[in-house]
Amino acid sequence: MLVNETKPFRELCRENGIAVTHQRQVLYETMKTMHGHPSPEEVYARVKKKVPAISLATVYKNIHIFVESGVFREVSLHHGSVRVEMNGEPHHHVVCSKCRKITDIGEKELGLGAKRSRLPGGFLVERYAVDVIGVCAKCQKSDC
Amino acid sequence: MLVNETKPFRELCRENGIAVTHQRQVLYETMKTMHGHPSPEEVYARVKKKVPAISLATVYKNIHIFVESGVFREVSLHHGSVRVEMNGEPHHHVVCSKCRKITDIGEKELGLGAKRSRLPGGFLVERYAVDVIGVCAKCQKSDC
DNA sequence: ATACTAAACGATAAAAGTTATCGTTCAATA
DNA sequence: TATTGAACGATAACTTTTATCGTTTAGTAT
Repeated sequence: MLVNETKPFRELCRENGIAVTHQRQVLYETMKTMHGHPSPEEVYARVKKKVPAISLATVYKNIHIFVESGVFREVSLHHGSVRVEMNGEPHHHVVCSKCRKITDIGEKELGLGAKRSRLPGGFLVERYAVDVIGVCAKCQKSDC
Repeated sequence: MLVNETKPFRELCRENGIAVTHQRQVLYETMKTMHGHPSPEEVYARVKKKVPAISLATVYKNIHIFVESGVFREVSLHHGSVRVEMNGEPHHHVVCSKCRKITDIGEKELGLGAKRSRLPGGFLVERYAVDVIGVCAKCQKSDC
């Protein structure tokens, strides 16, 4: 679940058992005004205008807390490091949101619907890459 | 060494205008035996068994060359750094394989087919995250 | 309101991943 | 076989992220 726009910040914090600090609140409100997929550095630069003494570490720590709390979502659950695909067959990925394990699922096995070859704006489609995100059997058991 | 074994790789190199070096060939053949989504470090560890003097830099450089040549594919075209999603609406991503720009596309606008709530193996699906990969209008023009 | 404690903070060192530099070696070609 | 640009190895540098640690602050219990 993503941000409930109407929910006050204090409530969000109480629900997630985190303290309402000045830095955290300004960070949250700053992030809500941003668009796209900003990096921690970009968020840091923006929030520094309002709280000049804030530390980059605080930005990182709070972004993680927000993501863990479900206040914000990560753009991608894939590895941060460069990874190469060894499976030559057309396939997609199954990603566990708990343990972050990524496994392959065949294009056919996934059975996705119709695809487009063009998108509005003149984007020429080469392929679709689907992540099926959820909880793997192991993590359902171990409640990790 | 046998001529037959080296022939396909030699062809691959000639097609892409790169030299057939011992390191490159062993790297390629090692990678072809691997599964999943190995990191450069993992590839390095494996190839070192056959060419102990190989450098990690060589592994990185050649992985890039292989990816550029289309010999191998990157698992994800997303940012290497942590990114947070500012769009609260259900949406997917349109990714240009040339300039790597990532833009949002609404769930509805993408119009994807039926989704599953369970996968074989007991995986519990939360959501689908789709990357529509291709070439953006700008890169089609500028031939970048 | 005050004191106490755990959480959060800022500064910064360290770690992890990747890229750049540079002198040496080697593959392609002529 | 000689030449030359590409590729190599070693390693420094850089980027991104995490860990450490002393200080400050929010939540709460008095």
